[in-house]
Amino acid sequence: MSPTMHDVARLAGVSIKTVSNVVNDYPHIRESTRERVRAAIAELDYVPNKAARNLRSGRSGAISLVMPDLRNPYFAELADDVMRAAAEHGLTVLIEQLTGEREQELQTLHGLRQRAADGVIYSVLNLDLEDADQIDVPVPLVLLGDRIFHGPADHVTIQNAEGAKAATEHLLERGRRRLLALGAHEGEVLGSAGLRLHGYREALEAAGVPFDPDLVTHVGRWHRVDGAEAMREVVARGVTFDGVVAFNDSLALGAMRVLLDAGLRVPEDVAIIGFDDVDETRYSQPTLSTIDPGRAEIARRAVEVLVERMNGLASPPREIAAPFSVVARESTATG
Amino acid sequence: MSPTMHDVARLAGVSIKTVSNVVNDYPHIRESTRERVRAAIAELDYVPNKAARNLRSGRSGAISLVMPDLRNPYFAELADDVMRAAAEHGLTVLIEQLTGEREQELQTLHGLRQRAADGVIYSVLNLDLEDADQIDVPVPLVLLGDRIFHGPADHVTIQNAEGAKAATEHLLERGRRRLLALGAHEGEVLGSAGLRLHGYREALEAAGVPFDPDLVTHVGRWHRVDGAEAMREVVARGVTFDGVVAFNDSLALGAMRVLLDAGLRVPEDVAIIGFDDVDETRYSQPTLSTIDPGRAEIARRAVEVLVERMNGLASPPREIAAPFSVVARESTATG
DNA sequence: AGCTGCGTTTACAACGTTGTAGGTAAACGT
DNA sequence: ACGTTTACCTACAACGTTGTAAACGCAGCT
Repeated sequence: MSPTMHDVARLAGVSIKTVSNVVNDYPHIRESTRERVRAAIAELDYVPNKAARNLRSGRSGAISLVMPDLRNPYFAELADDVMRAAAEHGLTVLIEQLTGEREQELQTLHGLRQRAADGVIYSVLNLDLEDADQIDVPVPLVLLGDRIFHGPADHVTIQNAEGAKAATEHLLERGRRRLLALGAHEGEVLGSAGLRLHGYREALEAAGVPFDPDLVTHVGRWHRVDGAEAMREVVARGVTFDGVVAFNDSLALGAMRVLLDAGLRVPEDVAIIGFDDVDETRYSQPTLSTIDPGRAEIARRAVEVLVERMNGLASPPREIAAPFSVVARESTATG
Repeated sequence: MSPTMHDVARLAGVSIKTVSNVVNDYPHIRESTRERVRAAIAELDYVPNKAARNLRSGRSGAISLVMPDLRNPYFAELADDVMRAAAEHGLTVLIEQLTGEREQELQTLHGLRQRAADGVIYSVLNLDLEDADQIDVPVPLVLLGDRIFHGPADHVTIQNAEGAKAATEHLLERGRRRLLALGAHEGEVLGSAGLRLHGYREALEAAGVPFDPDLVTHVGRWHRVDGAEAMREVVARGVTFDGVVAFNDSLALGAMRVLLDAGLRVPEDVAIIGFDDVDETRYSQPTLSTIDPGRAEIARRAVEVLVERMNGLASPPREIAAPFSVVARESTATG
């Protein structure tokens, strides 16, 4: 059995509360006492019991990070960023994956109610408004990702529309006019897909390039296979285009593979730009231009805001937009 | 404040212990009582307090997964596998990353002593023997990855040497004779790099192909950049080879990029095989042959073994080797 | 000498749950 | 009819910590 505060107290010849005070850096302790207790702690190799501390203080020192899929490099990198940011506040991160199955999803959300975490960072992929009400957790909540109008909680958002617009402009500036929008979701308006499509259309409009519905390709998910499949279908259909605005990097990488297979050159015949700036875009062949959505900054701010709420800050929900930037690489280089 | 068992008990008109019994599916409860309690739980929306339960029972329902780096797709996928396996046992997973800094590493290991988790799965990348003693946690421990001779704990191992040998044989069978070993670590014997190099040499020897030290390339880490850099250096040196045994997929993908840039065709001029079977190998251009180290199986067994230990099983440490297989794709296809 | 205030330490009671031991009533065996 | 088992339920204590309130000794002041 591990030693407890009682053991330390007995060895140091003080009360158990004094040990507690030393452990928690209570200021008014005589230096000699503090040292005696420290010595006893070291001798017994005492470590405070988390469960007891949690029970008594009502805090667990952990936050939940709810996200769709760790296999998706974007989310894996985001998880890493969040964990690093959390560590700076002395917090542990519990990662919860949403597999997309309704049943499992509700169970996860219910699990959040078990007070296992002091706060929740919820990275939504496709959250429609009715679901937003479902997120009724008894702890502070920060949303991450797509913008929701008048969300019920703090929200650190990716600038989806603005980023996609910048991506599209990037191609337009390089003289491309027939731009494929890769990764739309049928009928979606508020999710990443809807917003990025919106940014794409805005850029076209601003440049006076007519919008062609034939150039919008719909996909199921945003994995590499989906990008590859969609591109295969487009090529088979005989649609002509000289640029691709992919709604994320995986789609872009999958599509690029198919383009190259089909004998098209990137960027000479088709320029292509992704979205997310995952690590891999730096190593693909050719390297992939993309939008850096400010992922590390997003994680940092999200944890910051969450910690503020956990410390009792009461103010109207804030919406924080992370800065994004265009990363130009080979896939959109000019001859 | 959340409702407690007391509130439920009062509402249902039973003792608090009876509520506890209902919650924990104790068999001897009258059906009518059980239903009354259930109704009260539903009405109050009662959820058991984890911290209290942990304190009383001494179990947290969580296990720690210690691993080097979530940005590395192999480990991200492994983490996902472990989380899924753990979920089947009703366990939560706390992911701890080792950044490679000595200071942080020791702090992490010390953190494990805080009894936050009921067990630890430790995925070692480069664990030398003196470090092995450091892992002195008060909970069951399962090691994952490289084989350590006479390790102090259960160990689910990747068949490093055997896998690398199979990879090498795969190339030899296709008539390749000048095989580059990509990813060795200077002087290492027991880690993944050492074992995979050993497997490579065994295969050569078995086939009667002389070993050429010039064909062994050393790298720092196993990221894509390292593979690219090493390959650039090899090409610049003018070494000739017709096959590459990369010690992991990232190295292979980085190296392949450089080969293609240098005007070499894969697999016609150079066949290349990786190790790990990360998702990406299915989408690279060309698709990458690799060794599937049985990652999902590793995760499943590791959790299984850990749960057994957590349930008090006392027996000598076991060593379990996961089955591996060669996955043949385009990068080693025969003309 | 007595009062006040400060720094330091302590006793005690919680936090919400579960294990133990025991108690009551009905069912059973003789 | 009487002990004995069985099914069901309960009281109480404990897990290891921290918040509260109070006590202690000692200085400085009247």
